[in-house]
Amino acid sequence: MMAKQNAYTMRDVARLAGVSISTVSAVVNNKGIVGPELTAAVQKAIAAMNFSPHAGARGLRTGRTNMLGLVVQDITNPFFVEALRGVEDEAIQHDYEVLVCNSNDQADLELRHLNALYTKRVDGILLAPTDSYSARQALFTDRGPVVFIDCVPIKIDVNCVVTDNFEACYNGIKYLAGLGHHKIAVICGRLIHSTSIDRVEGCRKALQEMNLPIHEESLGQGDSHIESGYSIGLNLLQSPDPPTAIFTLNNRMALGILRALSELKIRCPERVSVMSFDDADWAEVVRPSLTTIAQPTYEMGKAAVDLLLQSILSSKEQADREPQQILLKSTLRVRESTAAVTRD
Amino acid sequence: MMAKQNAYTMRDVARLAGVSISTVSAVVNNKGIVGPELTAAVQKAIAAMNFSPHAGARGLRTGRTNMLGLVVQDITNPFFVEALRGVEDEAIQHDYEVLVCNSNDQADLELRHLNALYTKRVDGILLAPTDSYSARQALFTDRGPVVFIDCVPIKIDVNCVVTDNFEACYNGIKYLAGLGHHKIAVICGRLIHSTSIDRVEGCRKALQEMNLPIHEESLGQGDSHIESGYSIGLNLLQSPDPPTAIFTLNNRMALGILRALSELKIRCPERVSVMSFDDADWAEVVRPSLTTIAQPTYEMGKAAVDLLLQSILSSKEQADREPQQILLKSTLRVRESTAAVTRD
DNA sequence: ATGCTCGATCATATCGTTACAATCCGGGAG
DNA sequence: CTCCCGGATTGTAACGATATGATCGAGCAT
Repeated sequence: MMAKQNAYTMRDVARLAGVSISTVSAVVNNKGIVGPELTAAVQKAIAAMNFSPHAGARGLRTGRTNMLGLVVQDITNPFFVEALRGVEDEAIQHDYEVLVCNSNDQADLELRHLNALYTKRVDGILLAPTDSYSARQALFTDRGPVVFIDCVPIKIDVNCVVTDNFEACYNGIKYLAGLGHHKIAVICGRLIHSTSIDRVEGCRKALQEMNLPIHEESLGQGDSHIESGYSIGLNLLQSPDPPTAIFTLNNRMALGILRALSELKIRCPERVSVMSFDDADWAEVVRPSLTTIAQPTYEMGKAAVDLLLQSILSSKEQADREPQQILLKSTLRVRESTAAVTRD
Repeated sequence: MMAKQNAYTMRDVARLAGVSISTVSAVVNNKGIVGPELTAAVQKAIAAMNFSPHAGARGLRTGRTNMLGLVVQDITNPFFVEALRGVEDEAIQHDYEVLVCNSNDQADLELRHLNALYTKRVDGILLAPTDSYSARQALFTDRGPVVFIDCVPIKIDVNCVVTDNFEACYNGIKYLAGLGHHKIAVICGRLIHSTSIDRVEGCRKALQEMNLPIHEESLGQGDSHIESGYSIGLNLLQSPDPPTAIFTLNNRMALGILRALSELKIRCPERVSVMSFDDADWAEVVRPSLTTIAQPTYEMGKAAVDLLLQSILSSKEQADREPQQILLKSTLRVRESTAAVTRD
């Protein structure tokens, strides 16, 4: 029906409004230097043609894209979705948009995403790294500001926003021990992330201080999905000397534990207490409702964007400043799944 | 320390490799017309400078960006996350990238996202519309191909990929009725989405055929979040003549129902059966595990991308083809939360 | 009148890439 | 020897926006 219709450009708008391209540009960018009648004429023309500026061309000229990249380990994890919401809300408030990339726990995909983001010339990147190598890559090749979120590449000073995982777990274990639990199993994901490492360290410290043993064998087994929580739970609960409390360092593994418990008809919290890291909307709905350590996830996303924007601004003036680390506090949400140990 | 360092361009690469810019371009784009030794020289230079082409400039010249936009109603709904995964996987396979936008159930935000995507000149848009108005806007202003996903603007023929909501619910009700339930309550979200409307119609048809009444008062109340399921559940279960089966048309509202049940100490499925639309990872872990109607969500994302790409290609040749509707089948997953009605 | 200032408007170079036409060169046919 | 062909390489004009300096008047002091 209609011929190949290319989008209108400023040239077209200028022609229709009877002004120069520069004037159109000034109006579009609210420079405030164009007289009222010309402004009106231009706006009318813009509306009539449904004109919208070509972001690529603009970015080419200005060197900025007003886009941020967000790379997360696993978008099916509600934790990252909540962080994403914080990121988007804060970004949109500063007139930035967010390119969301899911690396799906695969290092090669993560690297691919990072390269793609660079090619798009995003103004900055928020990275929850799956892989320490691509994280370093992202940092050291001078491709613009990066802020790490949730998880930090080991032994490098970087801009980051994380929760105090060590303290959170330290307090968590103290809480369980305070309920009288002496046999506490800690289940965590792969020990390649700073997140897991810090959490385990927090547990270890607390256990040591109270002279309690740590179930070493169940430590590095999980992969943060339901199934691994389930199978580890089965093993643990059917062992000759089962723990009286289980602390999973991730919320979905806790679901697996609950499933294992109900399958083995072991009552919770009467025989075994369960506590998990990360809150989720189902945590207080599930029976028994789940005691969790909740991170301020949404705020984490917001804070990360603030830090990144700050970093973008300052990187134009002074190339390198001290990397800034923002440490957020978590809170213990006690619900039904944890209780004092019963002597029998 | 170091001065403001601008990224390298093809010009720089060409200079270092001792060739022309055109040659660099040909190598970068694998045109296969450059001799082996020059190709090697260029690649070496590219690697040395860590060169990456400027996507904005490329898009400006070629008129394509290799980006797709995905706009979803609510990213905290696992349903959309699963669709997103399908979209990303399929897109990446065709060398496209995906710009994810969350409209957070807000029409104005959705419109803003659509405009932003257009300004970015994405090659096509996947839209799970919150608002029928911006959906029309997206369609009629000739801003490139759009494929609707999950939910369709009412009374317009469009490219879309949806599940057969009518049939799914029709079968769902027949299943419940087959278990002996005569008092079935249907809880659904706001009746502004084609999704909800079709589902309710399916329920209505089945109920009519079996001469069963439909609880009109609980129909249009929900908002698809846990809380609304919870409060509607409380009302329903404490009413003088409570239903023996509850069918929620969304998975998170089902969580709310379960919570209401356990709070009122009403046993499920002994006294009340619960069934929900949409599967989720927690559905089979929760006790009682939840009977659901599962949509092929991941495949939906994939199919939508395929349709969109096809639409992008053909839109260059023939401006308008018949809009294509892809209808997917859902499957009933029977679990513990539904059982035959008990006579007492 | 003349020159000056200042605000509004305009003309044009430029950003980094690709498309296309032009060029170059070696080798085979006449 | 000349001509021509075709593959490899190059030069240059776009793409659509913004930044910058030029231009143009009107108003005002001299």
